[in-house]
Amino acid sequence: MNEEEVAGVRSGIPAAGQGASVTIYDVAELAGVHPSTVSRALSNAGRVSARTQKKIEDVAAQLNYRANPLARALPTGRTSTVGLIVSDITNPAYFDVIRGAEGAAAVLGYTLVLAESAESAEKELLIARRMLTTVDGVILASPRLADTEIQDVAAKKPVVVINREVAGVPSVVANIDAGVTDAVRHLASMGHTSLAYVSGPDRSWMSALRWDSISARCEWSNLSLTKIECGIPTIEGGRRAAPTVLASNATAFICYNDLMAIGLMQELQQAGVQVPDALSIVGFDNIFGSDFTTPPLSTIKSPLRASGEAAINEILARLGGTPVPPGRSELSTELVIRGSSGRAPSPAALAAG
Amino acid sequence: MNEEEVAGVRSGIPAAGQGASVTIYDVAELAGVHPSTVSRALSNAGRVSARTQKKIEDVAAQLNYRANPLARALPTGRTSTVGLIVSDITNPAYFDVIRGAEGAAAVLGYTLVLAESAESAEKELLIARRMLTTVDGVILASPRLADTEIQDVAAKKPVVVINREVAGVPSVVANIDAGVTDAVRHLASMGHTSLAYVSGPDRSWMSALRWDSISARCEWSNLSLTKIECGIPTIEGGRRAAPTVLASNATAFICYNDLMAIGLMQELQQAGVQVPDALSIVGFDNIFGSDFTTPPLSTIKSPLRASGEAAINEILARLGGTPVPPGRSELSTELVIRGSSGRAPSPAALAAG
DNA sequence: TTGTACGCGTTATCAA
DNA sequence: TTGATAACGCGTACAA
Repeated sequence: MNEEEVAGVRSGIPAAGQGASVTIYDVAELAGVHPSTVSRALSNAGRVSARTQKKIEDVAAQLNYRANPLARALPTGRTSTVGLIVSDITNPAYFDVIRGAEGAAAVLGYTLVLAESAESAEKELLIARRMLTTVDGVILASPRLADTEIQDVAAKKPVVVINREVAGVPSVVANIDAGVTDAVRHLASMGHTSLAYVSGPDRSWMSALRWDSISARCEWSNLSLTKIECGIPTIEGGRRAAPTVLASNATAFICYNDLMAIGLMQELQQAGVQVPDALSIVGFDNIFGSDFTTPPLSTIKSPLRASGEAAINEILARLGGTPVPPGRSELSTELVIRGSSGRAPSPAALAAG
Repeated sequence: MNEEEVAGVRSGIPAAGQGASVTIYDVAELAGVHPSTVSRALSNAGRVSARTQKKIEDVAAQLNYRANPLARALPTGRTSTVGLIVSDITNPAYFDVIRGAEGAAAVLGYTLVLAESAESAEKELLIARRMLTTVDGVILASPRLADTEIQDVAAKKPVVVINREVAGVPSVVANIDAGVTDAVRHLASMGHTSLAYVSGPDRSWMSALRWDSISARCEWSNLSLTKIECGIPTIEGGRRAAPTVLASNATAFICYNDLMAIGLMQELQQAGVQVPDALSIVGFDNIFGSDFTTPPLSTIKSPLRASGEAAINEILARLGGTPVPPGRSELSTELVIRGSSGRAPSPAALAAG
């Protein structure tokens, strides 16, 4: 009765038709040469006559020979693979990084191995170590690891960190100041004199950097700036920051990231606060969907995708083979003014300045 | 002068301190046994005395021994790795699938290898073949491949397809009808009598399925239904569909996915059309940000993340070792009513029904 | 219970 | 230029 069903299911069994794949031995036999000659012919290094070269290539094509990456990796140690470890795969900002990395890797014939550390430094180290034997290099996106741990990992295989700076380890971090300068100037020009930064995770290198940059800029522009500790870089985190935001006397807020900005805006609006009439909100990153909100979010756009690409190119350049892309595009941030930022509420504030 | 700098840079060179990793030979020597005994002791199978077992484990721990996955993979063919191929990494819907897969894989000690086929069937086949030697199984998310090609791949290693049905190949596809039924009922209850489906890519199996489901439901409910061919499953595609949507005489539109729904809504609003007053829009998937729009998007929620998890579990189950999760949760869709769907514009429509 | 020997598919180092 | 041979690190029959 249900024989067919069973048959249908059975066709999915694992070891079905593994079909011993063709090896250099098969090619060698059919070409009438020694396997090692086949290896040489099919590898780049060519200490082999043009004639046998051709012969071997023909036979290989005919047999549809594909080198076994695993077997090749064992003696050489090279796997044509790079690992990408993100601290929180839940954050849309990383999506673009992943995209960029996957794309750039694919172009150069590399494959991406993806893993998440779930914000745990311990887990991150474990994963990194485990990967080390399997990949040619690893990219750490906003790692939670200590500098020494990262240097430790970098001592064994090429490592590139994104959004972090570690002595002796190549890193990809966009120029924050460009976007921040424009953002602060924008806010100032709208009459805001008192700003606040809604911070990200305490241990986040990037959150500290953003604070420093904003801080420097405000000092320069003679604006008052306070920090609102939040620590949770999510929509929920943004919502939780709302009371503190309302209690503060700042009129413009720059959030550690768009997620927080969106959450904050949602909570504020739900409480009847008008954005940007009552207060202005600026996010960071320009993630997917940040222009869907009402009002659309003003944000300091980060070159997320380009960062992923740059990290891959950096890694691959260190791997030797591929030439370093010359115009290593200066990664920079850029202010995107949308609807969540506007004029400061009370003209009195101007006078106070 | 810049010696330090040079030193700093040099610390990033590839082969630096590769430090021949410890092997079973090292452990064997220190433990005073034969390497093969170490292998047996450290593998699960234990034909070894409790005493030497302990001894070996101690030495292994002391030496911080880690089995080389590559070397292990060569004889066994198992890599503790599964590949995930998505057709378009640009689509946020896949993010959740990736998340789910990565998470479920990590829990069971597997690592995810990610690749994108860029909507190209040819590329997809190439990638799948290439992966085949490197991974234990592969997940195809909304593949563009022909059935026979998929079956071909599935003949060599376990394959699970998401959002597609292929004879003999296990697949993960949520129950569309549940959500569609509710959506159509919802729309009908709001007085809509003439619906339209804004379709996805022509060759998309899922777009066809959604059309069929909606079609069946409308027939059952005695509602008129037309299809608006669009083909581009992106925000831009949705925008392009706007003129056709306006030209149609339907009052409610179900889009192939949220991206299209959002684009359509944007374009419509830009043209001064009120949503949902003039017409209702329902999306599909409930992607991140679909609730950020104004009005927030009504949508038929797909269990994206759960699909990724289910696919991994399915694959791993076929790999033997891990037990099949018993309560293989019935993946289902669910209507999420938000603001983009409302009453039909003209009461006359009700009378006409 | 433990040791021996060989194979996995490829690269790399020698000789020839 | 080509062929023989030894790794690479581990699993696994088979023998002891």
